[in-house]
Amino acid sequence: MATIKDVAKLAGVAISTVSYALNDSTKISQATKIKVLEAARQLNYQKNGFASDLKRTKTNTIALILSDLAGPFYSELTKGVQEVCIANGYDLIACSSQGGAQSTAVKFLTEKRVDGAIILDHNISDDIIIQSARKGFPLILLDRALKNDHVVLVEVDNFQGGYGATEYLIQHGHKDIAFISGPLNSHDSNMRHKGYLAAISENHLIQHSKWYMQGDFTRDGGYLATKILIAQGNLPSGVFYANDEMAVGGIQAFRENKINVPKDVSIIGYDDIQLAEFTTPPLTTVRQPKYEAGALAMHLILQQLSGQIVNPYYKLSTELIERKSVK
Amino acid sequence: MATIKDVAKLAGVAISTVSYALNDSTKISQATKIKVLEAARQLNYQKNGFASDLKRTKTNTIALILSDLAGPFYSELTKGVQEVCIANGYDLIACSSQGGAQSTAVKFLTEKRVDGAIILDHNISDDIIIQSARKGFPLILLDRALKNDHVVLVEVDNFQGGYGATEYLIQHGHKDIAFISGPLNSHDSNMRHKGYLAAISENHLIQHSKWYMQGDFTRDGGYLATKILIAQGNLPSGVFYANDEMAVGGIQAFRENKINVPKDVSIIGYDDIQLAEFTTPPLTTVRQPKYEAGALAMHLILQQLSGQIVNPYYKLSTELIERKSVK
DNA sequence: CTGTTAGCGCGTTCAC
DNA sequence: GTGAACGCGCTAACAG
Repeated sequence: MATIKDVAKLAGVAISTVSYALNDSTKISQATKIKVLEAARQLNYQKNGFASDLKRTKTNTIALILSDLAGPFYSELTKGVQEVCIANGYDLIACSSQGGAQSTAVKFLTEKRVDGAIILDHNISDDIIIQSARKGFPLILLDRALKNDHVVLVEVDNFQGGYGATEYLIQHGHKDIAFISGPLNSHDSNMRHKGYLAAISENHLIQHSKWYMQGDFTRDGGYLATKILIAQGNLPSGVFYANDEMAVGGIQAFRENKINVPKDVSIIGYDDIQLAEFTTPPLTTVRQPKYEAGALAMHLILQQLSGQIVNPYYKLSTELIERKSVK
Repeated sequence: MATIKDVAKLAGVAISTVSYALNDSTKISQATKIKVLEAARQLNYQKNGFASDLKRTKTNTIALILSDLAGPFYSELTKGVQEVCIANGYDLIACSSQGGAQSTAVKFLTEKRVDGAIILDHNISDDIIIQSARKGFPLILLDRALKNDHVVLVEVDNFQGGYGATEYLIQHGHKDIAFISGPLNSHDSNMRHKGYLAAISENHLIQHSKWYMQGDFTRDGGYLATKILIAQGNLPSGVFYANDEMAVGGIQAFRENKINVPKDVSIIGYDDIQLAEFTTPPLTTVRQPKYEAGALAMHLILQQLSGQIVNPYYKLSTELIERKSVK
C-alpha cells in the first residue's frame, strides 16, 4: 500500500510538499499540485487516517454507544444525534457494548479513539465510565444517574412519565392498576414505577403486591407477565406496561384469553414505538422525546468541544399519546 | 493526558518496560509490573488506540456502512453481522453515508481506518468503492451489482422474490396486478419489477402501463401512489408493493377510500418488516433473509482476512410469508 | 533474565 | 518548496 513517501518519490518532491498539496494548501504552486495529485492517483495512494489523527490529536468523530446496534428502538434518538453531528462537520460512529469489557464500545471510550461519546447503554459499567471521563472528553450519559465532574446527564423524566400514565388511567375511572416492570436493574423502569406509585398514593388508592409483575422489556416478557396476571384471576381494570414492547405481548396474551382491550381491561404503554399505532387496539402510550434527547446530547458535546461549560444535568418531559387502548 | 512516557517517568523505568508491563509480557518481573500498573493507575493513563493501530497496521475493526444509521430496517442484518463479528473477536462500528463525499463512511473506506467493510448503501458511489477496493481489504457489497476484483457481492434474489410474489397473486386468481416501484435508481426495486414482469408474461397476462406506479420506498410514497391508482378508477385486483413501508401507506389509502383489503383488492409487500404482522389485515409479504445475509457477509470478511480466497458472488433466496392481505 | 536504546509507522507542521 | 521534529506506542536488538 502506497504511503505519502512513495508519492513524494514519484512526484520528485518532498514529503511535506505532498502533504500540503493533498490538503490543498496555498503554499504550493498549481503545477506541483497537479504533479503530486497525478502521482497519488497512479499509486492509488490513500492516506492513513490514524496517522493524521495521531498527529492532530483529534479525531473529529463522536461515538454513539448503544447496548445493541441491532435494536430498532434507538432509531429516533440516533437521528437526532446524527443530524446535529453532520450539520457540524463531525463524524459519527455507532458501536455496541456487546462483548463485555472487550467490547468495541469500551475500546472507543478508553483509547482516545473519538473526541466525545454519547452513551445510552446500561451494559457499560459505572467504573468504565468513571475511568474514561476526563477533562476535554465530553461524555453524555442518557437515562442514567451517575455523579462525576466530567460527565453530563440527559434524562427523560421517567418519573413524570410514569406518574402521568397512571394518573391518566385513574382519571379514566380505573382504580385497580397493575404495573409490569422492566428488568430490575433498569433505572428507567424504576423511575416509571416510582411515578406510578406516587400517582397511586396521591389518589389514595392502594397498591396490591399482586399487581406488580416483573417483565424484561421484551414482547415475550410482557406476554408472560400478562399470562400470570390473568392466571391470578380477578383482573385489574388497568395495566401500565413499562414499555410498549411488553404491552404488545400483553395485548396478545389478553386476546388469547378472550379478554377484550379496552372493554375488559385498559392498557397503556411507554415509548411510542412505531408499532404502537398499529396494534389492535392502537396503543395509548407515553412518548419520549427521543429525537430531542439525541440532538441535545450532540449539541452538548459540540459546546464542550468548543470550550464552553455546560450544565451537568438536563431533564426532558414526556408526552402522553392518546389512542384506543384505554377506556 | 498522560502518555506512556509519563508512566515510565513516575514508575522510574524505561518506556518499553511500561509497554511490556501493560501488555503483560513475560519479560518483566512481577514487582516491576505492579509498580508500572500502579503508576498507570495514578496518572489515569489510557493508551492511545491510534498509535498502536498505526504501528500494527491493523485495526481489528470492521465497518458496517448503511445509508442511515437511524433506519430500523437494517436491524436484522446488523444482528447477523454483529454476532459473527463479536464471536470472532473483531470490533464492529456502524457508520452512515449521510454527508456525501465528506461522510464518515467514505472516510472509513478510504483512510484505512478499518480492516474490512460491509456496505449496504446506495449513496456510496461506485467510484468511491472502486477507489477503496484493494488487495487485503475485504469489501462486501450487499444488494448491489459492481464488477471489481477486490469486491465480493452478496445479493438477495430480488428477481425471484418479485417473481414469486406476482406468481402468488396470479395463483390466487388475480389477473390485473399493479406494481408500485421504489426509487428509479434502486437496483432492488428494479429486480423485483423484472421478476414481476416475468411472472406476468409467463402467465400470458398483459401489463398495462397504468398499473405501474412509481413510489419511493416510504409510507407516504405508497400512500400517494395508491391514491393515484384509485383516482384512475377501475382498480386492479392485486397490488404488489416493492416494499412493506409503501404497502402500509397503501392500506391506509385504501381504507380512506372504503376499499377493503383483501376483499376488494389484494396486496402483497416486500421485506417482512416488524410492522407487517400488525397491519389490518396482516400483510402478506416476501421475507428477505437479512440476518443470514449479514452473517454471511461477516464470515466472508473473516475468511478473507485469514487469507482465504472466496467466491466473488453469493445469492440468497427469499421466502413468501402468507398472511391475510391476499384473497 | 531485566531493562535500555533506537528506530519504526505515517502524516502534519514549523522554521528556514 | 524543503528538512526535520513531532505525535505515541510497539518491538527488535542489545547491554547489564
